[in-house]
Amino acid sequence: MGRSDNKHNDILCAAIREFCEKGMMATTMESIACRANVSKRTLYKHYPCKETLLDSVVTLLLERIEPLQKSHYDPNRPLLEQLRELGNKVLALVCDEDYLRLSRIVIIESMRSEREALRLNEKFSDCERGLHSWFANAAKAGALGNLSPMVGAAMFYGAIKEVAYWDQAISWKPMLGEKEARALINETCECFARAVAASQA
Amino acid sequence: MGRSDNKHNDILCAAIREFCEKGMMATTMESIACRANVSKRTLYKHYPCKETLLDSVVTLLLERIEPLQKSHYDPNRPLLEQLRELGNKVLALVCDEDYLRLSRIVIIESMRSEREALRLNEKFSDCERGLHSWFANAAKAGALGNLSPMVGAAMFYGAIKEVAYWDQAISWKPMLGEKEARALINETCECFARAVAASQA
DNA sequence: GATAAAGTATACGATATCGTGTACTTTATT
DNA sequence: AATAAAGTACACGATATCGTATACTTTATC
Repeated sequence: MGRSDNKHNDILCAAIREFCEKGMMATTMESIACRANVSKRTLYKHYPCKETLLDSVVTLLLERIEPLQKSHYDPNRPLLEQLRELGNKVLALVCDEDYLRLSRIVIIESMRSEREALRLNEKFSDCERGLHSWFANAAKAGALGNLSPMVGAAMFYGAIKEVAYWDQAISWKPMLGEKEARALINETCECFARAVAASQA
Repeated sequence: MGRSDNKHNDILCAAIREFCEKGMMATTMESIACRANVSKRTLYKHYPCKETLLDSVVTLLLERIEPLQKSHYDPNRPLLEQLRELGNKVLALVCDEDYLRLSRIVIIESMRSEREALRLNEKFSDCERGLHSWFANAAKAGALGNLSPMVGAAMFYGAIKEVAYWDQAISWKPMLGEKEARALINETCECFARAVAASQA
């Protein structure tokens, strides 16, 4: 690993920290360079502008979260058990400090401009794609009764995110405690399973 | 209505449009003044800074949305009927162009800084308070079975917002069509009602 | 230890925006 | 028509940030 690679890495780390702490627009190229112990000129040699740097940061942080994406519906396991697993996965994703910080940046940029939304959200929504496919497959296997996978997923994710994510991301409430989190997942899963069972009867 | 009041009104209208079109930070005092056909000096006489102006804009726009806040649980009417009504109310709120634009601004500012979140979100979350109280009262009356009002509200709102709001606010998807909207409300309400009924049996 | 690649320090020019100061003009009121 | 309040035009000074140019220094490699 040459000197250049080292600097490059330092820059990325500094950029992550700066972006997460101050958000995209409040972060200056100068402050990133400073934090990375790198001259501004070097920074600009590695990244021609802030946008490019943000893209790299988003990509990098998404990799950390990637393991959470995979979820496969298994017709041979009880629904409630799988729901619990899924719920815990969503919760883990959404309660991850990295995810919270990163998603704030992405959401702000996406809401600010449609162009940015297209560029960033594409990568970002991959996070949820795996989780959505579980519902699609469960529905295909007839495990959701007459409930459509779209509404099913919306109710399930929506509930968890409403309590465990948006309140933190927007209102800066403290992260859900262990006990509250468990209660949320339990109740959501049970309620959901009951609704499905009732629609199948 | 004196000349001053007229100008004041022009400023507010211009500020609403500018903020909604460009968001808080991309909007300059100059552009607001220009759009209001007012000199910058006059603008500063009415509002000492951008933040103050934003507060007024938020307050003003919230008043338009206020009617949507009131929802009262009625123990003598069927649950499903009330749920439908509630769902349509949420949908109407969330599909309102003013609400979409305003909420974008508020959310961006809230996510950007905890201080702003405290200042703005307080006013803003009133929107949902009335809707939340419905669930609290329904639960108190025993109409939700063993489902907690918090999780109930989260599932119900969460589902609708997930599909009818966040996709628009973040990913700039088109507003839900008449037909899709009706399907969403129907399915959500029925699913919810089934879950409640099953838990009461 | 010479050479080239990479990095640094520093100072630019170009913008953009903020909020204010000043002297002049319009409007309403008596 | 005189007076005062409100508004205007315009030009500041103060910052802040961008991205680049230039001349010097460090580091790796032969």
